[in-house]
Amino acid sequence: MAKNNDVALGPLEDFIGFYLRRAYEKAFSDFSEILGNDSLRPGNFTLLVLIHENPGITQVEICRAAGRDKSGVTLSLRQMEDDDLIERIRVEGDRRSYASYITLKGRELYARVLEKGEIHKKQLDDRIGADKKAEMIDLLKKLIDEN
Amino acid sequence: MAKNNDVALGPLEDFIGFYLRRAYEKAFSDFSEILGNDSLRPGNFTLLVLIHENPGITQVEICRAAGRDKSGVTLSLRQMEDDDLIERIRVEGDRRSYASYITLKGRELYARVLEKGEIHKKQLDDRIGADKKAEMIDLLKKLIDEN
DNA sequence: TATTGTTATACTCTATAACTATA
DNA sequence: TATAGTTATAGAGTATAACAATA
Repeated sequence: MAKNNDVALGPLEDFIGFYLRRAYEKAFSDFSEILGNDSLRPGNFTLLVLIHENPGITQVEICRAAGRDKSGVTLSLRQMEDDDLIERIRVEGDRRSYASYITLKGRELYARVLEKGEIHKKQLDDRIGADKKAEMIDLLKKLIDEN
Repeated sequence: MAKNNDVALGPLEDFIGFYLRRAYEKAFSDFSEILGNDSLRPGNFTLLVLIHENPGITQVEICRAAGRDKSGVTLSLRQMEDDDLIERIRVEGDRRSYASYITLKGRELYARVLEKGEIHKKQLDDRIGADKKAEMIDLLKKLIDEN
């Protein structure tokens, strides 16, 4: 009862945050390792996907979709722009905004990291059981959703 | 299809790590807010619980149970010792080890933060549905377990 | 006045590696 | 040689707040 390697977890036993932290860190470091030195970190992977999937997306839209603050997104995007993975173009009609597009070099990297992403997905699927995946995501979404 | 606030998520749509990061951050910041300035952060909450539940636990055992490296645990424990929440006593028979115990002041704080922990648990339960909680934890454990 | 994006700054949590002391 | 714990250092990811340009 309430044991883990002979250590009692007490109220931690059903503390979701306790497991969430460890699962996040493990998934994150596993994916980092798979990505290796492919000039992209997990956080920038998310941004690259969003730009690939939504050509012309603005930075505030990226922030909202990625769940990150604009200050950090700005830095990440500039880094990706310096690496020639994306380009940012002023939006006609609202000159405050920048529209982001993936470049040819970005597409090449995207193809590679997407493959690595699929490997990572498969590893996680194997861990939780492919049939449980949809429910897992559904549960995580419920934790995330703003109310 | 693959939409979130009109932004297409593409391969992120079923990328567990993507949701895991956001769920972790939200749970973490929510709990931080509930704890307030009660001289304890979520990470130290975990350590305090482990010491409360396992009087005399050594630091390597804490590391293993909490899933953290000893370098950070050392710093956290010293801080908690400075705050008079715990005390560390050399283990008779193996003078390399320290046994940690919760102090009277630690117990008082523990009672308060445990109550806050229960509030937090209830909030998460409401989000995912109390009946889904066991499965959620089970799934998270599968992501964590070493193989 | 509000919004987009930038910048400077700093915080939190965490790990790596070299170290001491003990075993 | 190996383990328990300490320390210095650094890294990743993130946010807050003040700002300029534009709406």
